[in-house]
This record gives sequence, structure tokens and C-alpha cells, in this order.
Amino acid sequence: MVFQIDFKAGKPVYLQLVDQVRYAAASGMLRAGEPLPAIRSLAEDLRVNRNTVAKAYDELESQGVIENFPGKGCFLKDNKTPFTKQVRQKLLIKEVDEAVVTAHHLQVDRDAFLELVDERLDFFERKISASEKNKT
Amino acid sequence: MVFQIDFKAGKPVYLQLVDQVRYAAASGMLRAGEPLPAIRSLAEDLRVNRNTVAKAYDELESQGVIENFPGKGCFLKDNKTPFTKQVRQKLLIKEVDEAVVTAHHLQVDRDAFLELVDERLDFFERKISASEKNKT
DNA sequence: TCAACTGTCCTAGTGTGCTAGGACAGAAGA
DNA sequence: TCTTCTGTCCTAGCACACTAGGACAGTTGA
Repeated sequence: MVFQIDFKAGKPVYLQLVDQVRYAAASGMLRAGEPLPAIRSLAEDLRVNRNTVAKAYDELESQGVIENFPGKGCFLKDNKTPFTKQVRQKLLIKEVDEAVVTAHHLQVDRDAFLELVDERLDFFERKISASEKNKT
Repeated sequence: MVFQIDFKAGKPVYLQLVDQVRYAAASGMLRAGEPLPAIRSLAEDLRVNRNTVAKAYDELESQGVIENFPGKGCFLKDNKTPFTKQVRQKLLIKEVDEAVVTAHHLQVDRDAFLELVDERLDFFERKISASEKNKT
């Protein structure tokens, strides 16, 4: 569980952390029920104030990705969304549309776009199965 | 060409404009070579300072979406990206990955995700052909 | 030539997002 | 019980993003 912060990226540190935890969870590096690094120790590793890490964890909790227990720690939630299939797809549309619009401006045609999506889905699935092998 | 600003959205006005212009271009409501609303008149319509609109147009120009000519106006570029196919796909990966990660957390499986992507691609293609009929 | 339009540069106020340190409360093990 | 870990609340500073108004330069048509 190694996170890396780019202080010259322009992007807020806490949001970089949020993205990396989400990414780690989606690629199987972090699994349901597993503990995240303690706020203070992670802050020390990253040379960042503990409230910056706390803010990231807070955001992740409000997104339903992790659960924080005062005195115990922070743990990856077993993602059981409270949403119906329809609602979940509606929540996804915004991000899919952004990618579709960008594809249009980059003149990436439909077939190439679908090919890329397929490739990225494969990429994450391979990562998940690889980390399952490592951990068992 | 009607833009709508949500002042309570939390998102900066100029970024809302950027998104809407990109969206309009990708859905055929705005076509290559066509002029965008003049900065001052659009600012007046939206009850916003002209520099706010100018900042949006400036951002769009730096993204290669439009071209601005002092004294003449701002026009939608015929999108000929200077990038190779490989570079364009690399630029897309970030946005695609974000959608894939979100899909994972929303427990939208591969098939449902691909179905949604297909649906959105159809949606934009229908919009393009519809606006072509309207304008010819 | 002149008026009216176009986008742009300069400067400034102001709100707020980001980061940070101190103090506090709950949990766990010696 | 006491120490040490855990996350959280409160407050504050600081920078910067956002917005805004004045002045300027290029273009166009009467």
C-alpha cells in the first residue's frame, strides 16, 4: 500500500489520495474489510499534515468507499451500494459522457473508443486476479 | 445556443461554460467554423462579468476546441488534433479509468458498463444527426 | 474617418479551499 | 489503570482561484 503525492501537480493532496485509494480498491490492491494506513502514520510517510489525510478519508467515507471508526481505524467497505441498478447507471452517465465528449474532440471514433474501454476493463480485471494470487 | 448557469452548483461559472461548449460541440449543436456568442452579449445574458466568459473561451482555446480572433470573434475549430492515434488514446485513458473505477464502486459489472457506454455513444450520434437535419 | 463591435491585458477585491497545529474522546493491550 | 494507539473537532493562516471593472487594440461596415 504505497501512495505517492505529487506536490507540483496542482491537484490538492487530499484529492490525490482519494483517487489513489479508489484506484487501489478497484484494482484489488485493497480488499473489503482491510485496514487503511493509520492517518498519522500515513501523514508522516507523505510529509503531510494529518488533517490532510483525515480529509481524504472523510471524503472517501462520504463516498461510501471506506468506513472510519474512531479509536479503531479506517477500513475498506464491502461495497454494497444502496442504489438500484437504474440509479447506479444514472450516477455513471456523467463520467461516461465526459469521456465520450473528450473522445469526440480527440477524434477517437466509436470503434477505437469501445476498444479502449474494453482494454481498460481487461487491465483492471487482470490487476484484481493478480493481487488475489499474491495475497492467497 | 442556450447556455444555463447554476450559481448554486458550487462549480465555477467559467468551468460550467467550458463543459457546455464542449458538450454542444460533441453533440452537433455547434459545428466547425460556426461562431460562438460574443463574449459581452453572452456575459449579459448570463448576468456574469465578461471576463468570466472570456476565461471560459480562453480555456477552450487552450484545449484546442475553439479559436479566438481579437476584433472578429470566437469560432469552433474544425477539430484536427495534432496528436497521433496512440497519444490520443493515452489522453483518454485517464477519463476512461475514472469511469471504470466508479463503475466498480457502484458495482456495475462489465456487461452493464459496456451497455451504458454503447447507449451514450448512440445518444450523442442521434443528437448529431438530429441537429444536422435541423440545420440543413 | 468614425462609430460600434470584437477579444485581451492589467489590476484588484474577496471569498474560500487547502493545509496545519492543539486539544479532545473512544478503543485496545500491557 | 495507564499508556498508546485510533479518528475527530476547533481554530487559524495563507494562498489562490474566481470574479469584476477600466482601458486598450484589432476588425468591420457605414
